[in-house]
Amino acid sequence: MSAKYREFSGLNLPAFEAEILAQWSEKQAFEKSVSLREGATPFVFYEGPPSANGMPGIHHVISRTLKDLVCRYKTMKGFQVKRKGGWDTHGLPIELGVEKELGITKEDIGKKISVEEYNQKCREAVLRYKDKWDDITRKMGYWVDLNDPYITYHNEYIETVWWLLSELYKKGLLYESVSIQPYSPAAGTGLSSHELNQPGTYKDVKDTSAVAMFKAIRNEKSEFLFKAIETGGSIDHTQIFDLKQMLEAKPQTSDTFFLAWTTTPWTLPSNLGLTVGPNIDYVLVETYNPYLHVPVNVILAKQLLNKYFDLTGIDINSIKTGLKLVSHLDTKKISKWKILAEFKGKDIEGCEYEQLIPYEANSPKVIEEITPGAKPFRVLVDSFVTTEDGTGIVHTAPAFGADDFKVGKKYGIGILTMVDRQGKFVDGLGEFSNRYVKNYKDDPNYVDVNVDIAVKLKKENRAFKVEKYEHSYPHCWRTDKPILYYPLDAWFIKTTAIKDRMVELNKTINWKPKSTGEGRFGNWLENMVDWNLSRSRFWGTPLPIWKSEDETEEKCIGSIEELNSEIRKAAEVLGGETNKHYLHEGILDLHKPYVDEIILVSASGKPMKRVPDLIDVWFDSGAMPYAQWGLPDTSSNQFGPLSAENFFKYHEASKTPPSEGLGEAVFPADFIAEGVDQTRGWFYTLHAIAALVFDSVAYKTCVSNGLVLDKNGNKMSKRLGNVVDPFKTIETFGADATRWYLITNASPWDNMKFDLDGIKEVQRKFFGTLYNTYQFFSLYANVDGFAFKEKYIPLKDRSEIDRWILSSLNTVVKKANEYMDDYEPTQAGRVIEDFVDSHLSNWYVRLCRRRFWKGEYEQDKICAYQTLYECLETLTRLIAPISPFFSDYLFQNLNAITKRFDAASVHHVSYPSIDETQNPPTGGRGAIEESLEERMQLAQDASSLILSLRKKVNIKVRQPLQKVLIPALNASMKKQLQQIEELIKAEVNVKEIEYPDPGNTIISKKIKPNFVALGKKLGPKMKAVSAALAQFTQEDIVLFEKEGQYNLSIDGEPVILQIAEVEISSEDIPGWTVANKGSLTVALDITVTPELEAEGNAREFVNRIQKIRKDSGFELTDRVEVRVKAANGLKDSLAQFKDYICAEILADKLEFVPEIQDGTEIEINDVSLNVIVLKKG
RNA sequence: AGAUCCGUAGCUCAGCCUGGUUAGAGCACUACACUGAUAAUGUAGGGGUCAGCAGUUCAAAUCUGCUCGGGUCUACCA
Repeated sequence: MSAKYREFSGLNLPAFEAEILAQWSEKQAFEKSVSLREGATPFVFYEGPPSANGMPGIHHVISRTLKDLVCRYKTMKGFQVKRKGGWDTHGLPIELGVEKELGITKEDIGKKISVEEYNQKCREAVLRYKDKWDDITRKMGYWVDLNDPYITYHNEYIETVWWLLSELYKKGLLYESVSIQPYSPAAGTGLSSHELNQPGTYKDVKDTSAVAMFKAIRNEKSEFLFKAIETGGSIDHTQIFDLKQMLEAKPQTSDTFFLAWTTTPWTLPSNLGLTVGPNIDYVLVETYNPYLHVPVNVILAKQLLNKYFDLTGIDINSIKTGLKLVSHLDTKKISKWKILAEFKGKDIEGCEYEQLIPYEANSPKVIEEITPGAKPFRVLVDSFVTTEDGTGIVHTAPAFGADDFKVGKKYGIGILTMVDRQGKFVDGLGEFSNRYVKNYKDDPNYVDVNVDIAVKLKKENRAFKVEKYEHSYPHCWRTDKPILYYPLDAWFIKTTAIKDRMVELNKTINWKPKSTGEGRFGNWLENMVDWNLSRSRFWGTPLPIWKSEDETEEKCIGSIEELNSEIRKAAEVLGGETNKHYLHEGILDLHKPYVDEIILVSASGKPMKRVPDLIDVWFDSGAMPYAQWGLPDTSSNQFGPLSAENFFKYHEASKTPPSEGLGEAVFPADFIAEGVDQTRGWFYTLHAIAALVFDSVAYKTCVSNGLVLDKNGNKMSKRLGNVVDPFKTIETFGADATRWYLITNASPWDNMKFDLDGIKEVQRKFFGTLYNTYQFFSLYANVDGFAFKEKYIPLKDRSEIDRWILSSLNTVVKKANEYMDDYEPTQAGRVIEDFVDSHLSNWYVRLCRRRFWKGEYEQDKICAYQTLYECLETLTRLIAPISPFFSDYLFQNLNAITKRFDAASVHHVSYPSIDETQNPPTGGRGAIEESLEERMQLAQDASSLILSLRKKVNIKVRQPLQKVLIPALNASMKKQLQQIEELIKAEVNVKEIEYPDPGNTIISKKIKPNFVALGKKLGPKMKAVSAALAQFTQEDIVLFEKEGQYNLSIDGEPVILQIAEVEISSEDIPGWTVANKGSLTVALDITVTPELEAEGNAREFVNRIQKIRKDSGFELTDRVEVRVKAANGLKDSLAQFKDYICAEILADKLEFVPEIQDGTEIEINDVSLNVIVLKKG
């Protein structure tokens, strides 16, 4: 007895997976899947490092499934795919976690706890959940090398990061500058955007807001405004409501003011500019100061007139120059005003104005000292200005706003910081000097300086409107005090210098979906600003820059070796205690506080200290393509000093043998995948560093997956308690079902609503069906001892249905390859799913069941086995990337018997491709026969229609019927139908099929236009022709078909229709029971003759006996004897089909007896009878 | 505020790029059937203003514009 295919008692995916996991680790299946491809073309994949100080979630499972399936697929396609794992270990979340755990705050660092201890705690916390991550990685079937991961806090990693920074430094792309950052005066520290996004930081507060009046200076630029005032505006007579008043109008003053609104009056002493929108409409308005009632002329955005002026009854868009109104008294808004001129923002660019609040501290002299050459107090133009609030003119204090800073820099207006780091005004600001701009000290007697400033402005005819304004403003999450935006020193990477190159390189990247790359990412690149690297933290990569105290000299370190040599040099030059702890072994840890203890020496012999900043952790992860390998050994010096050009060459050369090393084989990546939230994170930092240092893309294809939401479409969060535990999910449903669900439910880049019921469905529907099909196969294959020992039977010798399922299979193979190559696993999975369900299981297996259990083990049966086996085996390989466990399980169970592959795992074999060696008898490529697939579809449709008819008239399938009519619309359709006639007949239990020819008159026909063809030809006449066709009689249609064309008259114009321009289908066959679908029509003869009824009875009888056999527990092959006590009518039916019955039920004897003891009572078509079935022997 | 994705049956999704006249599938529900794949399967049925409005067109779920709703990222502003 030969070995048998394993059979199972039930589908238990988690149990199968546990078995496979044990096997994988025992056989080192992953390692082997890589080593087996030694020497093959590499497919480069980068693992985006997760942070292991939090638990993995279900959203990690989707992106990792995506990564895994692509890597597995590429491996099966013959590439060598190395997957080095990695961990992101620096950054604020880790610091915060440690602080929470120790119950300390940032202020305590260096006091209650030393930096050394603190960083030690961080180091310990960093991989806290590593075992959980390793566990989920294993259980979800993610093959990645966890034994040798890159870890961002390791010295070798940091060293490479330093080297990259030093390369940037050498290129002049690393510079120090001020930037405007959120700053908490109360806490005395800058805040990160992350900190600003803590819940509760944005609060609604009421602030004193002021519309300040900046007095315009008359000069060339502003001359047109003053001209307008003198002439009283260019009068538009059609708009004059009151001609008398208009003529009387004389400008009472030439004083003209730009109106600018602020919610932070304390920034006004630092004002250096006014910004307007280039295409915003502004107006010059003659009016009066509402507080002092003195005449003034003011400039503001036209759209915002109604905020200050009474516009009752006026459409703002119809306001024209010259329009004056004196109206409604009952309003808080100003009712006396007149438009003198209208212009665009860009028209007043460069206009100058008088400083609003001049003191010694902000005098032009001081400005010149701080920023030599600055030209302040001008009107600037920038697109960030809106007309949502205020006046459409933005008071610009470069020190206290990012936009202000940017535009200020563009125009060179200088910078004034009239507030110190404690949050109080500096000296030299008169009565405001040394006053806190907000109540940072919880002073109960605090007087709001903003109010005083507003009062001063009011008195001086410099305030147009002052009011309390409620808005949301960010607060420091630790002190609860309002933050302010403050200029702080920071180090930047000049990404803007190579913006165009980055945009260009981006165009070569294959983004999935395209919109992420072109839209979100492309846009981000277009609007890029320089990368602010600085962070004032403790646990992170230190910026390797040392500076002399007078800031005239600095040095950027690019390697440990360089640092150590500089350490020694400084000790020699500076002497004393300098670096004495680092002379012996050099530096052992590149973190704080050690690096900060090191003093270097400048070229001129001055001591230099490290600038205290750490770098943005995103630089860490973006440096991963290089830092994961560390700096190469350059001692051979065969390529010269280390550079971007030879970085990987050295790596390659330093490995033995060199061919196995790292060359082009590691950079750039062929493929990366992460969540779409990484677009401006990892995707960007990878791209930026690669472009800056290596002038290359970092990845050729980037797949970004969407969010995983809960089943109601809400974001998963611990707070809402709707997070899905990936461990539990996988334990309950299996990794395969979870993976399959995640991939096929929606395109990975769409947000997906995660629903456990969906996994259940996948499990039942897809895996259940596949499992059943395998069970079915193994059941009979074991009986017959099929082990694929026989020669492969060529297609031409196989039956129609075998060729059909193989053709379908190959079509699926073809599509799956195309979709996988296109990074569309969702489509691939759906195609496979559909094949398993509607083709393999519900048609092939169902129709072929008999072939497996009936008859001897000869040609046809072997064909059936070979066919089904090929389908199953191919499927296991097709689904292997998406469902790595079950596929391997089935594959191994199949292969264990047939040994068709010399491989321990499905992941070591090749992905199926079309079998070009097969030549189907009717032509086609590989095993694909399109016409065969087409006619099988016809058969399925026809059968489905006939079954629906039987259902309609309530005649069960077991009752044979005589005839079916299927009108063939043309000769080829008839031929197609004839070839599948036997199939249909068997499927629907009908004795004959007739195909009335097109010319027949039995069938009534329907005609409708072929819209695609006719629409182009007829255009507007389409409707009329459509209506005319609907009126056609049967005779008209027959005539049309005979003539091949038809003359119509539409609106008196002749229209000639060709036969190809209409679609004719059969609709009805009078006197028959008819159904149709598309162009297919079937008509069923539902007459049950006595002869047919007898046969129906016989079939019913067979069915009942089979059930008895099964209930009695007989083996499939047991022979039986049957005795029946039956009524006469039934007895005749049975006797008539005795041979048939005996053959079906494996009976050697069928006796009719008058009486039966202990028989089984059965019922056939409402007639009872009694039978006894005895096993022979 | 900007960018981007999404909105089709109770639920999950096709269809949209390339417009064509009965808008599909699965799940769920109901009824029926099948019974040597049986914790499986088939058939039928109900269920839709294709988010809304406007436009282009002989024809719009499909193309264009706007609006609304949801998500995400970035920014945070006088």
